[in-house]
Amino acid sequence: METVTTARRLTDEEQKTWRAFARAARLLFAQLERDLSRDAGMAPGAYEILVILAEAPRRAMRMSELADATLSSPSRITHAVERLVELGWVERATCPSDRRGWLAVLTDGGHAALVAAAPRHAEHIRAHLFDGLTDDDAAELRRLCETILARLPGGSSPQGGCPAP
Amino acid sequence: METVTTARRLTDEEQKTWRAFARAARLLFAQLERDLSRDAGMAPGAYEILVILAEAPRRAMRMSELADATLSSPSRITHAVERLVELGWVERATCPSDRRGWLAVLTDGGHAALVAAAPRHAEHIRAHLFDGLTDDDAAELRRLCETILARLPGGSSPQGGCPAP
DNA sequence: TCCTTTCTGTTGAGTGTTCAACTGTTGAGG
DNA sequence: CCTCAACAGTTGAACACTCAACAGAAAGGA
Repeated sequence: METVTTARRLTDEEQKTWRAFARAARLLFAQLERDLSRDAGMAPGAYEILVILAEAPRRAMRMSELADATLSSPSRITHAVERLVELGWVERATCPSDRRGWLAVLTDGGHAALVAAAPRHAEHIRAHLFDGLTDDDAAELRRLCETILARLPGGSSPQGGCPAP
Repeated sequence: METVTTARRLTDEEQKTWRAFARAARLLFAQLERDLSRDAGMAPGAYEILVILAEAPRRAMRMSELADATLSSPSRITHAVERLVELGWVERATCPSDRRGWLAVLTDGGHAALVAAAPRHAEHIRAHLFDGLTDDDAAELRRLCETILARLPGGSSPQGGCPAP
């Protein structure tokens, strides 16, 4: 079992690239979560769910779609939506076409909370990410991230799902 | 309070760039954590701590240094090291120069676990990240991430700390 | 020396996520 | 129809992280 014939360690360059990527992403996420918590009192992950619901057709989405869109497990979505329901930001509705399913629906209050939080959040993303990059840098970053996504399981863009019935 | 005079929403381009970056990073981290859990039975975050200890001078590091290096809170490090101690991968030692401090020391067993896990982990990073990028892409990715890091609080590289006394 | 402030790290409660087991529903095959 | 595998979602316990409160040690005066 110790045949390491094909074991390719990372080169120094790769090592540094990987660590810079991991560190930048984690610091950026942590900073934005702190900002959201401080400015809007939002628990981690809540903002993302609200955004996705706000962009959905009738501000409604099935639990499983929501799980896919937020890259999280069904269980996490169940618990997270439960907390949002308690805040009055989301309601639940039965799914008309499938009695197994449930819809999470953004309430007016939830929409208001999102609208209130969005401008500062955008400012923070600018301040921490885009203000340090030229337009060409940002375009290049997008290209690289989409290249990475293309090879990752589950990396296709959210709307690349089932064809309409 | 609704004076939105300076509120700059993200452009569509920025929106897509940010989402691609966030999605790529989160998918990549999640995938690598799953790989580590499956291949080496390691809890999330354990690998990182072992690597940092292995690279430290006498395989030892103070709790606060470890917290800084792993971008985590003192509390998290206390709990995480406690778990590693229970696994026999880390030992604790008193700090000779400061009686408040504690050292976390990588054991031989911990080093062996790291060495056993490292090749596959490297393969996974290659498979999920570098195999889809050209050398120029990787260099560009590194440059962009280091640019982002430079503007982020705490973004300086780990060894950029206090001058030796 | 004594007092105060700051630093280092721990503790435990509260919160969020994961994992495996579970309920009820659907849809395909016989 | 009936059966049964796959699906959609929930549940609760185990686990991990966060946050505020805390204890001990160091550092800097008065």
